[in-house]
Amino acid sequence: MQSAVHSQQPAYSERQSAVLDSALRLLVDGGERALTTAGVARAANCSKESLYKWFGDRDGLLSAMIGFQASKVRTFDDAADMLTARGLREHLVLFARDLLEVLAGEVSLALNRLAIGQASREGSKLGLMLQERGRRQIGKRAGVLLDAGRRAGLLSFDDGEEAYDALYGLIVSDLHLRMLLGEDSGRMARDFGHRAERAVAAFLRLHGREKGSAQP
Amino acid sequence: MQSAVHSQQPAYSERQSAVLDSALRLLVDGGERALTTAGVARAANCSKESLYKWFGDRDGLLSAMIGFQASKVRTFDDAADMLTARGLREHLVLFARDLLEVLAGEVSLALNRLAIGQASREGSKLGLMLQERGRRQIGKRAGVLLDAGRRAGLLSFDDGEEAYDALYGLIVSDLHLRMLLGEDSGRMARDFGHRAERAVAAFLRLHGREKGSAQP
DNA sequence: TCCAGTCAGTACCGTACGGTACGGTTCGCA
DNA sequence: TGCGAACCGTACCGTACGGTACTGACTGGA
Repeated sequence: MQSAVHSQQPAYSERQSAVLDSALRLLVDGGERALTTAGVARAANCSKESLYKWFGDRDGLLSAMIGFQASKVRTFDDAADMLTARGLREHLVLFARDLLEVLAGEVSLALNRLAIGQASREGSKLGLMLQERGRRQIGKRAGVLLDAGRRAGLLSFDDGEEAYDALYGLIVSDLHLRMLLGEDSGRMARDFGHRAERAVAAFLRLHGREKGSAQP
Repeated sequence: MQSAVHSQQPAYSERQSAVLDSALRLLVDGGERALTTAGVARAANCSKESLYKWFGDRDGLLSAMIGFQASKVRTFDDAADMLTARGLREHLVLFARDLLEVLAGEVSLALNRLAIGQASREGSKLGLMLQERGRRQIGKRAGVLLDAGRRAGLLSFDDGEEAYDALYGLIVSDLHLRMLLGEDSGRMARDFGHRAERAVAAFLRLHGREKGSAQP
């Protein structure tokens, strides 16, 4: 538990990244029970002693895995130079699909399960970390999108946070939790396109100012 | 794993219910790691042998805990004899507050964490069970409410499932996940009233037919 | 009064995991 | 060539847990 939470730069060497990759693979395949120090060492062809030298602790390894994965799925801030209602709608749908696909990713699901399992334990920090790296990051992307839409006179809302909350809820609903509980994520992934369109249409009926923006 | 999933009746004796209560308390206080067979036996003043006789297995104990808790929080089907827009709105707000408070309950959170932790393991069944007993039950209550609203000409939607999905998303958004990740549920519980009102207002703007129903 | 069933309490066993220590090997560098 | 650092592989230790077996106490019925 010596790793700083505010470590902004990855600071992981090539070898350590490979180890973290192996660890993530192991976690995805077998859940937390399969993520033993001996198992990670064996899968990554390294020694347990090196694991403890690099990450200090098992919790340090878990934190490193979250930080590592978050640094890999960096959300790109897509262009905010659109002005038409159609452009905004398309960007929102794209955001919705990206969000759903990120949440349905097997690594994301495994890490969320891991953090939730550790949440009861005191000093979890993993949950906060996952939220800071995950939700806050992707929420920032949505924030600039919504703000740009409002500046362009296409959206109307008072509190950006509340508007994003509604957008997120319409897109995801309880789907994330159902996937975390074990429902087949691949089966419902085929519906993501339709779901994204539907959620964005509803959101625009709530906060859109353009009259024709609600109907496709 | 011999307990039938479709066990409709509780079928737990007084003594066993007390044991399950102790186990739930233990789970809430210390998380899954505290839920050892020896710990349950000690907390409930019973022997481990009795535990294995009654529940067969540790998984059997977990399943019994979920079933037991679900049987305790039976959702009441509130009256569907309202016709006015105001009545529907009030019932929806009541439903939203109940939903939020159930989800924020410490026992609910602990059981969800438990089921999610077991979800990676094959043959979890706990996640499916939790969903069947939880979401499906409370979803039924919302279903009759929405159908009654539509029959009264107050709501307009094609697919009841989609409408409920939107309602659920607007109410909960990612709040459930954040609580599962360890965010202080007590602190955000003070906002449930406001949140319920806001979500229902948005839902009525989406699916309400009465012109004045959107604004409080 | 005896008997059978139930249950609490406890001791026990096998296993698995986190963490540490040690020998042997490779690699960079002077 | 010699040296030291990093590291792999493995053996080891203490602990904790799931599950089983055994003993003694209590209870209700014949």
